[in-house]
Amino acid sequence: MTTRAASWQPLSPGERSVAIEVLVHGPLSRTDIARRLDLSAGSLTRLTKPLIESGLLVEVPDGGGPAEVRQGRPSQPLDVVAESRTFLGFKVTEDMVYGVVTTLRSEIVARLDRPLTTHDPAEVADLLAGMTGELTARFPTLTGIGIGVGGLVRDRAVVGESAFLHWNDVPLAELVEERTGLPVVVENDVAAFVEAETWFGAGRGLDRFVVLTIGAGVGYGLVLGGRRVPYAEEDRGFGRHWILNPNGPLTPTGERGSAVSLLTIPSIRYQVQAATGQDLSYEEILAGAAAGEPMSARVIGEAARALGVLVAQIANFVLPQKILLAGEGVGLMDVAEAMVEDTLRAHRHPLAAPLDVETKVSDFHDWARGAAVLAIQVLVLGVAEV
Amino acid sequence: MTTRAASWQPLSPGERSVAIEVLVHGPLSRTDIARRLDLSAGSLTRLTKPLIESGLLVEVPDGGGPAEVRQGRPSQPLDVVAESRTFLGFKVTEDMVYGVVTTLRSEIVARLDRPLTTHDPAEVADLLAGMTGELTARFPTLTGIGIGVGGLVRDRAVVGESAFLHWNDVPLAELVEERTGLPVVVENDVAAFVEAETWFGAGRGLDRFVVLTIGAGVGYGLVLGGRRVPYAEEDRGFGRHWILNPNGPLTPTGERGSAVSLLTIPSIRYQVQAATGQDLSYEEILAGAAAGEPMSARVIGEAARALGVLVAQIANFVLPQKILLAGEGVGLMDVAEAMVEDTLRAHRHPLAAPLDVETKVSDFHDWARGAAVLAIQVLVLGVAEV
DNA sequence: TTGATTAGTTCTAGAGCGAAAATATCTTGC
DNA sequence: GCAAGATATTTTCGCTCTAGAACTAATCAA
Repeated sequence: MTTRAASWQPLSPGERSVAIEVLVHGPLSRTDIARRLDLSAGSLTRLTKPLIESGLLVEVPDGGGPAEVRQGRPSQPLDVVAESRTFLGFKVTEDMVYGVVTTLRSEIVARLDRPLTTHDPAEVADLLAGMTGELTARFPTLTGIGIGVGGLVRDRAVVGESAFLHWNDVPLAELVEERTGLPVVVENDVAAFVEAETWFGAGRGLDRFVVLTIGAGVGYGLVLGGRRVPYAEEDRGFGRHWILNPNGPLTPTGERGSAVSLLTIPSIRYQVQAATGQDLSYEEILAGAAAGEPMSARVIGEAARALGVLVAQIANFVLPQKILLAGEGVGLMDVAEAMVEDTLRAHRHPLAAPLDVETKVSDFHDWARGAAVLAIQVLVLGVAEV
Repeated sequence: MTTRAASWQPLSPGERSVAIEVLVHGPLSRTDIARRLDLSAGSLTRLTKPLIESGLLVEVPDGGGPAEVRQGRPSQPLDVVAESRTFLGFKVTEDMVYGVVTTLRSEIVARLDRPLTTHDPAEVADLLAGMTGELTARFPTLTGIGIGVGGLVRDRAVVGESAFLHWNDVPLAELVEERTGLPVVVENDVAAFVEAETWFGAGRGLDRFVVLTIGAGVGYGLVLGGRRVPYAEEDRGFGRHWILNPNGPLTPTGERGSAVSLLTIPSIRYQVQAATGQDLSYEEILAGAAAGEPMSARVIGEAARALGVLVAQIANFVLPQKILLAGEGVGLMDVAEAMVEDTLRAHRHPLAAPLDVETKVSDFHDWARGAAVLAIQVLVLGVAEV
């Protein structure tokens, strides 16, 4: 563990759960919190007092809205001072570093991107420290840094293996801490994104929740009991062996008819190019499919059916309360949502609970935001590693 | 809740977890329990004392085995007196009632079966009470009854819907309690089987565990965080919409190429009969496949590949530590295990954690045992409904 | 203004825990 | 046989967290 001590004094388990509840579920009165956490009113007074004294929580005037008129003493909502601290999240790709500054509640307040021209660990750390420096000037409340990297990350500090950076056991957290003096948390990018959605996004408050990302590759995140489940093949080409249609297309990466071959942006572009000779962008292909261009429509239709099968399989086995489809490749849903849903319905039991599927087109800044959330979890609240 | 008060005095949460730990994981010393439950040695003295006084636990002489010679004061294993109480489990099918008597540790000590000639609720309850009467004579320590029924069960007491019995909202627990004077727990048969395997069988001590049963139908049980996840389509034809091979066979029940069409015993027999005209038993078909009889080999081969696909999908999404294949239809594995495993391997990432698949041919008495385990959970330990 | 209603605080007793010291019972080495 | 060391369990103590009751606070309704 390279990351340094928490920025706030260590919280007791009770205090931590109260802090998380307020952070994640917005302003809440003590009574609300007591009900949610199944605690007595007296305990809430006790637990909130130190949190208010430390400045993490404040009493806020009743949320402006059309205050529903009720009898009795009005409740006194508590909230985190979202702007009191800011966090920096980085997403490192092969040729770019994307950075965001977020509040305590993970709202993005600034963005900063830089090309990445070298993969030398020290120089990458230099670049990240430089970007941090620029932002410190504008955001003096910067409290911690989260870094998301595609690849295997150990102890939230060391990049054990990253194919595109050609790194092995690079202590990235340490390198950046040395240069910035700020505590740093490093995590696999998909894992960070999933954590962010679990805490602040689509998976808020859910017990069983699945994140499926489609973009350059396929990413999968499983949240059970409110906690992400780590797995061995994480970010090492998940979905490559994942046959959705045995008669599907053969592409340079992924087995025939696999999720990678059918759904990822490179594979879709490859299929269209192989058939038509034209090197079209993903957006052009989607537009073509929408306009009825036969080849694009065929490829996109096949992808939509595959996605329906995939979501159905997840729904049938994991029984999640919600599935989030994210990434750059879910633009598919705008064009072919009906086809996805038809396929999904055909592959599920009619009596099965209706499935909540949320689609969210996300870009690299959303991935960077995920990394910032990791920093919030670890540095502010002292949430331990899974 | 119709089931009556616990047979032992109510246990505190701490006591309950100790009792379950010993019940499930055999004789354990106080130190072992402390380590497993992450408690101090002092707490163990405190928690075990009332359990020993109440007679639920006893100190046992060190397990006869080749006592490993170690320094220090020898540990004093604690165990439940498995034989101190017995439980009755029933599995009700369309034309038979299967009964077993088990110890506190769910070891079967007696069996009793009776044909079921009527589906009238009162007469079924009469039959169950009669069987109970016969067994009470031989087992005076009978403490509670568990009943497993295919169908939807509410509140562990009422059969909300059972297609084969043509029941709707039958308060079965109450009917049998009236006639026997013993506390009764009713549960869906698959759910009960899954609970039994989670506590005393293949899923012992696991966090993520899946049970797949193959027989007249397909059953699925998901255990997360050591608890079974209930789901809406439970026992209403799970697997019927579950397409494993789009080019697979069409059978009277189940969509084309579904788990039901490919894997269940009736569908396999149907396929062989449709192709050859011969009405062979499942065992004859398996023997034929093993002997190289082409038609049987083709059907069984297709089933084996489908099973491999199914297990792979579960493994890829649920990330379980173990999958149990059970039911009368897993004889398949004796003949075609290699084919199942080849298919499984082809559908998983090479870096994925190796999957623990256990096969257990089970009969109706195993289902009845599951119901008895429900009675143990609810009546002895006061384990609440999910 | 009074009473009803809901929110939050204070106080207290008790449950449950870990830490440390004490005790028990063994093996090992002499 | 005996002391030293190892391990298991019990005892004791103080601490933390909790619920519950009694109380105070702030609002609405009549």
